Amino acid sequence: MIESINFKEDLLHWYYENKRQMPWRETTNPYYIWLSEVMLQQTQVNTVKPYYNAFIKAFPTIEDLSNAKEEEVLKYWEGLGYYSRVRNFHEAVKEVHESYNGVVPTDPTEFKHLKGVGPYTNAAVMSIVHNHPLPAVDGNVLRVWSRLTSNYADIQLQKTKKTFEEELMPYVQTNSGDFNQAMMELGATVCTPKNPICLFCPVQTHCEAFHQGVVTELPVKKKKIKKKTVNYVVLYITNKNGEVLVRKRSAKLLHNMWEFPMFEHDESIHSIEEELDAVIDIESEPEFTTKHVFTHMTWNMEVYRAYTQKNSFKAPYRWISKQQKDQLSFSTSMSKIFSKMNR
DNA sequence: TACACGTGGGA
DNA sequence: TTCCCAAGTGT
Repeated sequence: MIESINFKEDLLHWYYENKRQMPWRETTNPYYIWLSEVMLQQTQVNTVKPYYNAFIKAFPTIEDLSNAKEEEVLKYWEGLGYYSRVRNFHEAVKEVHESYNGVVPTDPTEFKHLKGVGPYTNAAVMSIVHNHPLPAVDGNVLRVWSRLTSNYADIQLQKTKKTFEEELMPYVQTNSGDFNQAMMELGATVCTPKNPICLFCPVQTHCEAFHQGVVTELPVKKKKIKKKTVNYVVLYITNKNGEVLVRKRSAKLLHNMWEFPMFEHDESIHSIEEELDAVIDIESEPEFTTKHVFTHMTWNMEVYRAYTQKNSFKAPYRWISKQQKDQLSFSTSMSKIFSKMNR
């Protein structure tokens, strides 16, 4: 078993000597720490940095964000993915503004009730800001702890996470913020999924998996996701003014993001014109084909140039000039299509 | 409990 | 190319 005192001391000593610079580590503002934790969900540090800097510049205070419109806020998340994060964060911050006098709750039980704040974000923010004794168990910690304790339980099971949280409780009674971040930092830089650098690991002597020579067998993950594939026709429709037809999505996927009109591949021209309520001239051959891969599905897209005489479209459709494209939020797949069509 | 929910990087 | 995975949460 791990010798508790030495393990934590060794880990923290390494952390203080090696911790990477990140913009959110230069502040104690709970709103900024919270924002960083939301942005970091399923997203790597280097990806987050520029988004974080732009976001706090645009919305420096809870009041600024509370007064902003969703459309504007979404623009600062464009390309970052998992867009429900920013909608939930916006809603939660407005709740703090209205119901908590603009002060982020210091009680974990209250903070956890806010939209988008789950067990991880609650523990991370509350430990970093107030050293509340809560273990922040993310993907890094699940991997690191399964190796340190040589635990072959499936880390995707809720039961396993609960067990880990209980086992970690003794280590978060003091300095929980630093301990939680040190565990994650270790997972991100040393105890990596592939080719972990055990040679330079600060807690190698405490690692059960290392002693047993089974580091590469851990962690155990049983489930694998199967992906759906959907084929689409994407129409890049222009008018005589050189404007492009776009529409705002209402689906849950990429909710409220803008896109070029797209239809499932087996849909007829007739039903497409019916949906658009317009006569559309579509080029006979696609301009190009492209693939967009999500975590849970793949879009195969045939992109066609098309033209129409119709002037005005009703919501969710609208014409935009090429300059106006920068004012609306598009998913990455749509931005790539826009670039290719304007080269 | 299982699945939906984005995107980019590394091997 | 293909697969995995990254500071998870909502339903």
